[in-house]
Amino acid sequence: MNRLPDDALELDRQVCFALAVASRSVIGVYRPILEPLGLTHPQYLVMLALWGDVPLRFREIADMLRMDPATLSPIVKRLEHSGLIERAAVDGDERTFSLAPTEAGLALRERALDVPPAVIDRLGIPVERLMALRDELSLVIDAVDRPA
Amino acid sequence: MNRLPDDALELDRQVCFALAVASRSVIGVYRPILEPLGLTHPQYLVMLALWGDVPLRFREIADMLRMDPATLSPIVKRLEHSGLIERAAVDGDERTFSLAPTEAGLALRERALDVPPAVIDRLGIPVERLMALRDELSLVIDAVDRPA
DNA sequence: TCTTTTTCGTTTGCGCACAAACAAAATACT
DNA sequence: AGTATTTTGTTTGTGCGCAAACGAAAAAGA
Repeated sequence: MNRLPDDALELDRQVCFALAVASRSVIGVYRPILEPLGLTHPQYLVMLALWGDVPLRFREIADMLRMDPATLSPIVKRLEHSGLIERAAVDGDERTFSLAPTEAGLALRERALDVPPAVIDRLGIPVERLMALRDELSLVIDAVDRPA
Repeated sequence: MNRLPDDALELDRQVCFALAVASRSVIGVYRPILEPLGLTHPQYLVMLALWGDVPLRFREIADMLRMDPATLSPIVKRLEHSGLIERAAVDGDERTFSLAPTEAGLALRERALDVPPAVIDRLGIPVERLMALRDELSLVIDAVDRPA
């Protein structure tokens, strides 16, 4: 089996490495497609969340995207500064706030509709295969979430 | 099918998102395991490369790891500063150099042999499933590599 | 040979990821 | 009520990822 040290190191190199490279590669596919929209990939994910459900609290977005608050905070600020989203007070809690797209943010959604087809076309991978990949990745994510 | 804009955006959110989250999650699994070795994940990948094959030129490592030279350059410097690797001149080309583990770098390999089992144990995913995932990810990487 | 182009690694700048330390507000406890 | 604890978002520091501009050396072309 794969108990031999050398083989283990080799497999390790392949798996963790493939995951990291695939992630960077696919994000790299998005980059030129998102660039005209003025969005980075993480910013795109935040907008996707807010295009689907509004309003969302800061904490809710962080949880949905599995993003550290310390990471999300500056991203939200940039999106605000870009005029794509704006924050609103949440009654009864001065600590948090909710977020929603602005007029411009909603308008951007129309242009964003072209993004997924462009990415899928660029990848040239059948949709059902992408869904299988998503399921496979979900297993990994769940495995990590499972308490040690 | 998946031609409807809303569904496309939804699938997009799921796939690109799952890939990014899975990558970060798995690297997060490595973090506490690599921390005692004084390595980050990218640094670990460089060491893996040099534990398998020496000497390697800077450019060769960058190609193997699909890493931008601008990204690899500071990583190499940190590994040098940690005393784990050292550079040697390549005869006939003053621009580049080769890299190889130092004594300490080779010694670290022994401790690194425990890393893959620890990761696999933490994930709790069968090895054959990991290999399947690796193959699936390779397809994605190849798809991106395929010229548009 | 001399010039032009290509290849190399580095540096700078910007954004993201994450740990750690913080400050302020809400909640729980006594 | 008054204190302690928890929750929430921000800030700071370090490292990675990538584009762009750079300087130097090698290779190609004239």
